[in-house]
Amino acid sequence: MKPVTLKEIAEQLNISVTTVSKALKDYPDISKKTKAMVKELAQTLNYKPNAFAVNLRTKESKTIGLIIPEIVHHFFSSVIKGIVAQAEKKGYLVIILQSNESYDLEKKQIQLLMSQRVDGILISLANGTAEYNHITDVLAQDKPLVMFDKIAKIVKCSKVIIDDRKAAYTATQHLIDTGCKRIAHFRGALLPQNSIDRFLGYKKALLDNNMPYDPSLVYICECGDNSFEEGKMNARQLLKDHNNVDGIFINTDLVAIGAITEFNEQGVKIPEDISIVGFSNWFMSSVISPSLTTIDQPGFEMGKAAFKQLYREMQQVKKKEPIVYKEIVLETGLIKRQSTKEVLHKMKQI
Amino acid sequence: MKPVTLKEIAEQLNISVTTVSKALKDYPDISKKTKAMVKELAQTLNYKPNAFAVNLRTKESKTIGLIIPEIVHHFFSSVIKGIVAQAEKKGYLVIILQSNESYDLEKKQIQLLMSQRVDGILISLANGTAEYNHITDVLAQDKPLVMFDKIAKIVKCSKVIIDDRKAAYTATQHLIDTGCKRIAHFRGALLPQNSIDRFLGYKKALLDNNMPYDPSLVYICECGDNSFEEGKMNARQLLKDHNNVDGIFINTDLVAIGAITEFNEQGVKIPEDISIVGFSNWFMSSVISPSLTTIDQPGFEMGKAAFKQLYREMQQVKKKEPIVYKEIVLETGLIKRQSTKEVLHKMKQI
DNA sequence: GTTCATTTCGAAATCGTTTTCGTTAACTAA
DNA sequence: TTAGTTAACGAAAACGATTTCGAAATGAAC
Repeated sequence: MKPVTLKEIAEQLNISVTTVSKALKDYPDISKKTKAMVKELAQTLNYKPNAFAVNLRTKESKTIGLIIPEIVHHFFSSVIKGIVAQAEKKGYLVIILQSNESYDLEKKQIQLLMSQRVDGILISLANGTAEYNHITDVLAQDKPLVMFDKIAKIVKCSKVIIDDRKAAYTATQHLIDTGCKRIAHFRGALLPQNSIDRFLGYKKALLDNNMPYDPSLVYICECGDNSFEEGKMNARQLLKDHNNVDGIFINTDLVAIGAITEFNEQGVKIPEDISIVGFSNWFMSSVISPSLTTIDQPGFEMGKAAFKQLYREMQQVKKKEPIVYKEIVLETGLIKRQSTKEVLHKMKQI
Repeated sequence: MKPVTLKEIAEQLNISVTTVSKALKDYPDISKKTKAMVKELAQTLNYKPNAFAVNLRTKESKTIGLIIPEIVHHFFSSVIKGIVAQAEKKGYLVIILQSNESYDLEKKQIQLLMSQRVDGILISLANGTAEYNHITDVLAQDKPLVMFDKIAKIVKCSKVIIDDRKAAYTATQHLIDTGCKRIAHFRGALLPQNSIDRFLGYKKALLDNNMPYDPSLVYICECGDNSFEEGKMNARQLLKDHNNVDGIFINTDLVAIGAITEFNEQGVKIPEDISIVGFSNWFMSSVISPSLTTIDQPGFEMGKAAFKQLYREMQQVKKKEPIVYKEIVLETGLIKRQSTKEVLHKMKQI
């Protein structure tokens, strides 16, 4: 009933616990006969080392912590999948915590993971997080920690991100290339780095193309929950405020889908009247009508890369080497669909 | 740098480790003065008990394992969220493993969780699982385990499910109530219990309404991955095979959305020509055009209920009581949207 | 002053492994 | 024979916390 221990194996074989332990781990000072004997009995008794005891001695838990703002989210669940898959390959278990975009919760969860003695932490910051002592505390203890997606540039640690600015630039450029003259931007919440960078990319694309940047065309959402409703609201507001906008670059696909729905309901034609580019390439973006041109954000790959970097750092700690931080930038791509027009080749050539 | 231990606190205070431990846990045989002293120092030193040491003694890990077939899935990620939220309330951590619908992997992961000495296991079975020794082994060791969603009826343990049969019956009945005369069914893979039950509900609804059951109207997919493509394929095939089908009950929303897309492309009008009911109530079902009538499958609640039952069992084990298994059936609802017609009240009254 | 109860603390065992450092016995070389 | 190797095993000390069982000190009761 109760799990088998080394002691029980030792007693049955009339040898010491030490010998059993060494035999199972193929120490050179144990005879082949004894090893065979021990291994066989361990096998038949279905012996599994008690992870606690091992961890207590070795100070390795073979476990990492993962904190994300929101689990029910296509992008984040892809990231989880990437992390879990990669971790399993290396024999690591993943403990998942959800911060619900709350700084307080995030802080508590970090504490929890530390007291659990996880070997490393993977985190995507909550929108509410503007102070980073809870993070730097971890780093100060030489505990590997890597941020992904929602990061804080100011904190010195490894990061896995996409180039939001560049991607946003690409998205906006595409609107320009397809003939849009007056381009709005739904930027979501004010604070998160992604939101800022995407906004900057949008702005830069405008200026590089000698188009005026008009702040009244940038829609910020105090709530900042990147919801379907947010998209509808913003779209409704935009129609009230302006009548000559012909393109929108939207922070997130879900918001974009909200906007599309609103435009559809109000009889605004996409892309004839207004072109739209989203961000993330959620599955449903290909399914909605009209399908949504968007930026592909590789969640699975990000999860993989984040774990790989964390693993590297964990190895460094093991070897008592100094941790070397890396910033990994993943490639994104523009996925052209029906919500934007064809590129005007002639225009570009002229 | 290194985490603080009881011993260090004891040394600084010139008292024994025992006293420190007791003081922190409010044992009655420690004076108030000492308690205050200890607690204060522990606070300033930011002492966190070493989870391994505690677990080794108490034989409780305050950790549960969760095995799911697929993380990137709206329903399952909702379940995860429900579990994680509830577990956190009770001070439990969740280790997530993904079986990728593979029996072999699932088996290994169970072993892994057992050697990690998790206090309990939550599992949704892989499609590939047809043998249950790995599960009954766990149960035999009096380790709490509860199945959810994809369960095996044959295994004696707690289960949290919805009444697939009843829900499918409701869905089919709704098609009938809205005037459909010839109703097809896309059932997905052959094996999973859900698939079977939904099929049976569909069939029973037909027979109860004196409508003929025609096996050629039931589309099985060998691949059984419940994909968008599967929906398109089935829809295409259906149009070839039959010209008088006016309603379809589809196993999963994603497949239904595939079908809708195909019908849209081929100019088949929904719901005028064909009415469709899906299953799951994924977010995108409300967003697609026409929006999809579907069965609401409460993922978050299922996760909550599953953890609650597991918690109950873990408490029973703690108190050395026998584990009492429960089968919890969650309510589902029919969400009426545009993919089905209005109910024909007159028809029903006659 | 003796006995008994109460308060407050600590020594030590324990959980299951790992690892260091001996110890024995057998064997080799001279 | 003796010294020096080598092979094979075990005792014991960790790891950090919990808990049992005493022990000392104090106070109360007579």
